[in-house]
Order: sequence, then structure tokens, then C-alpha cells
Amino acid sequence: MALRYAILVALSEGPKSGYDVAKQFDESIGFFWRARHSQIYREMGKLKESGFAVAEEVPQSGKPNRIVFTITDEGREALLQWSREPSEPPEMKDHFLVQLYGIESVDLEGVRQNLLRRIERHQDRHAEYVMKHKLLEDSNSLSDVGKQLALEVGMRWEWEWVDWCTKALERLLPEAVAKMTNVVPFKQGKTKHAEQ
Amino acid sequence: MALRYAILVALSEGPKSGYDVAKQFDESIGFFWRARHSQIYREMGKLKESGFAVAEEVPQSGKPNRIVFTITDEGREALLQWSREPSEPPEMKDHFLVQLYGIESVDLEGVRQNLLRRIERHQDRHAEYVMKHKLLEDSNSLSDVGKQLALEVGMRWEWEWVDWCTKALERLLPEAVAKMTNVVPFKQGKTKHAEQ
DNA sequence: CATATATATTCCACTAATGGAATATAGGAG
DNA sequence: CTCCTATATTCCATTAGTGGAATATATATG
Repeated sequence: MALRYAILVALSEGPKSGYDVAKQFDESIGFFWRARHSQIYREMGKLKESGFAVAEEVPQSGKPNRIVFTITDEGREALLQWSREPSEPPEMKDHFLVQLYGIESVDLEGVRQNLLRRIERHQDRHAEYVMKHKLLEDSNSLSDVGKQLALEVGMRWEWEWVDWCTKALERLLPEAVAKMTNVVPFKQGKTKHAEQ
Repeated sequence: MALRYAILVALSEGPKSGYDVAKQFDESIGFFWRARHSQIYREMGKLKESGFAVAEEVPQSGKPNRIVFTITDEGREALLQWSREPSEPPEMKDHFLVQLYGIESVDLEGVRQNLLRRIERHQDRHAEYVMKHKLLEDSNSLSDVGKQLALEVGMRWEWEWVDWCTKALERLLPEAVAKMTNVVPFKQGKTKHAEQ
């Protein structure tokens, strides 16, 4: 049920085709709600059936016609209603934590590899969020403050992971850490958004 | 595919019935991989079919017989293999962040209510993790260090949320925050695990 | 005495999500 | 000239996950 509202958020900025929405999911909304194009197209069809959007076919030559969806007043109202519903925080769901939880039945070298891998991944994601955040940081409009805040959750989360992974490596495999001195040139990241 | 391994982790501690596993999911493993009992029973049947566990019916009177599953060598091997596979960090998936992202199309009072609600929820969850963590903190066994580390991810995450939510309230709705002085008696929590 | 809770499993309808094939063409890189 | 990427949508098989009914009884709470 949530994907439809994520799509309505996208449509509330202006009319879009399924392709447009899928692209926006890839580069922004998808940070917080990932969805494949097949799912998006299907859901947009349902949005139309529910009267939350109207569709208009825009002829093109060479490629399939664009089907542009526009949000209706009912759609806007549904979005408002949705935001008034009490929302529970999502559960954590991470099989790597399950591995740690059962670490005695699991391959320690595998865990080490995955910790190193995660440090990289989370640094990358952190960098992505920082980049997106930079584009907005001068603005004080409500809309941009909302986006800033959402990105800040991402930045905090990714940074905590990087920090935790390096500490986990030290706790579990101190010998392994001694060998790698260059992996986390990152310590300033902390003060940057965790303090201040 | 991951649920089966979470169950194998549970079984690697000793033979268990579906009921036992479901209970353990509710109180520990489920912090990191939530599953309903219907799903667990189904998956345990498949575990048996795959030869990763063997089942033995233990007669009882008054209630349905217990069907106790024991992990096999194949099961243990599968668990090891799984932990050697590179694992990608899961995507964030939180519809509240989607609401923030589209804050201009959404009900601000709803957002405020949800922020307040989340502060409570995340404080509760944080307290749960701290409690579980306390039970293990004196131990240095590999197995308990693994569990400690997993719980520490939870503690960090929940604490970051509480902190972020209060800051978000201030940024979005400063007048509303002035009225509530008693909501977050929490500031010491930070130093406790984020520094040190 | 009634009610709720704990024990223990099976089954099923339903919704959500994954992942990729299929179709069709323009435009740019090598 | 070929290959890749971008544009744009439809369709579908499969897996994962939700949520609750049904069954059966002991024990504890009020």
C-alpha cells in the first residue's frame, strides 16, 4: 500500500510517465522506498483505476507512446489522509546481523570480508547522500528542508555503519585490522553532522 | 532465501520445534529478521525437504505433538556457505521518509504527530536493545561478542532516530517544540555508546 | 465459573516484490 | 557499421510475506 503513495508524492510535483517516475525513484525517492519499474507501471495503472490519477497518451514516433499521469484532487486528498495515519517505524531486516548473532556457527573469514565490503558500500552511500544534500543546503523552503531532513537520516545511518563496522573489526579480529591502516580516512565525517 | 538461514542459526544452538523458533524470533533473532509463525513453519518444512534438518515427532497429550527439528551436517555446511557470500546492505525502506521528501504535499500536523510517536517508539526499542545488551556485557565469548555487536547496531540506530526526530521537530515546527520540555530526557544516552 | 493465555501445528487466500523477457527505435561512440 | 545507451511500456512466472482461521487442551487470573 505504501508504494502507491510514494508514486503520488512523485506525481504531486507534476505530471509524469511511468518512465519518469521510475527514473526519479532511481535517483531520489528510491533512497527511501526502492521499487522496480515493473512494479511502478503496475501500481500506476491501479492509481488510475482508483481515480487518484488520470492518464493521457502522448504520441511519439520511434518509441512507445508516453502515458502521462496527472494527480487528481482525490489523489491529493488520499496523500493527505495517508500522512495523517500513525506510522510505525519499519523493522530492521539485515541478514548480516543474523550472521553476527549466530557468529559461532558461521565462517569468521566470511564475516571479516563482509565487514570490509560493508565499509566501502556505506561510505559510497554516505557520499551519495552528502552530494544530494549539498544541492539543497542553501535553501530554507519547506519542501527543501523536508528533503534535507530525509537525506540526513540517510547520512547518519550510513555513517553509523561505517563507524560500527570498523569497531566490529577491531573487536572480532584485531590482528586483521592492524594490517590495514588506510581503509577509513573518515573521522571528520562524525563531527560534521552528528555534532554541530 | 534468507529466512531459512536465520532459522538454521536458531537450530544451530540445538534442536527446536517451530514453536520454539517462532518464540526465539519474537525475542531475539527477530530484532534483525522479523517473521510470522506461519512463515517459519512453512520454511522449516522446506528445510527438512532440503535435508538441512531432520524432524522427529514428540508425542504430547492435550496439545498437538511437538515436531522437533535438528540441524544436519548439510545444514551446518549451508550456513557456512551462506556466510561466505558477499552481502549487500539492505535498502532503507521507510514511508515516513517518503512523506518528508514530499512534505509540501502532505499534512504538517500529521508529520508532527508521527515525529512525536516515533520518538516514543525508538526510545522503547532502544531500551529493549539496552536490556538485552546488559545481559551479555560481562561476557567475552565469541558468541556473546557477536550478539553484543548486533545489538549495538540496534542501539545506535534507535538512538540516532530519537536524536534526529527531536532535531527535525525543531527545524520544522519550532513553536510546537517550545511547548514540550519533558519529552526527551535522554541526552546522556549519546555519550554512552556513540563516544567512548 | 468465565476468560485469557500458553502450547503447537496446519492451511490458505491474498498482497507485495523480484527479475527479466519482449518490443521498438533514435542517437552517439568507437 | 556495429554496439551501446536511452527512451517507453507490457507482461508474466516466481518467490516472499501477511494475516488469520481452525483445532485442541491445560493452567492461571479474576
